[in-house]
Amino acid sequence: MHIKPDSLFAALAHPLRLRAMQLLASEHELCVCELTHALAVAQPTISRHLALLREAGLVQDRRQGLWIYYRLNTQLPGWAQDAIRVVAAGIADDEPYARDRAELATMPNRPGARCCA
Amino acid sequence: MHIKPDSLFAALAHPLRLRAMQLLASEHELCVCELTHALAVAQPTISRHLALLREAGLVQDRRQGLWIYYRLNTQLPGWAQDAIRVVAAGIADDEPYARDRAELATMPNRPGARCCA
DNA sequence: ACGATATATATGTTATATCGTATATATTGT
DNA sequence: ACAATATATACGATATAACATATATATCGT
Repeated sequence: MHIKPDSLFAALAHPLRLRAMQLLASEHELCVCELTHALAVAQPTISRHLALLREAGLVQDRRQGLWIYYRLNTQLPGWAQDAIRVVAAGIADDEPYARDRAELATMPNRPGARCCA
Repeated sequence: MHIKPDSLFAALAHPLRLRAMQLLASEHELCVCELTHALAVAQPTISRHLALLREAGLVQDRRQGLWIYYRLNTQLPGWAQDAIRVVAAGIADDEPYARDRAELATMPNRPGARCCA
């Protein structure tokens, strides 16, 4: 898995994409509707940004029934994963990232794939 | 020193700016003419990108006579410095970053401020 | 086959970033 | 004060990214 560093940074440079990455870093796997709820954006908006993250190689997706689950791409080079983790840990308690996690926790009827991951 | 993470990433998202940051991570202090030589770009080009890095808070500058020296901003939050270092170490031997360091080493008449830093 | 749900993509528009070139500013030596 | 050097900024043109909205695709249950 090869990724150009400036492409990695470009993918992380958008506020909404960074918020999505922070949620994925804390939750390991989320479907689009969960991200839509937690980030309070229109579905096509998050879908387009997730597609960009996928094409940049930052996330992987898998379909399960109607839902498509996204997670951080485990095949990224070590330095890229380390950078993402370092930043995630460093800003986790800042806004809006902490609030996004709280919003996610309030979501009713989350599709539960977490039990068998 | 506060910096928005997405602003940090936006600053690093440009190939030329990332190359400049890599050089600064390896050399600690460089003047504009050294960066111009090592990166083989026009002077206004690198100057404009350095201004952007400065305004984003990633680098500091100081004037010494005719020369203006740039270095990584030591007042960045820890997670930001860590992320920069992690990436720098991870890609240091890749191209074009390794070649940029080699080009810098070939530059004649480098203004020597390094002796008293 | 049909309707419902979840997600993805296409389209037209607008804002932002970048570029090449020209010019301005600052400092030093004479 | 003037010339020379190093660096910064301004300007106009072009490319790229983002947005809102509309529409398409995929899967499941009946």
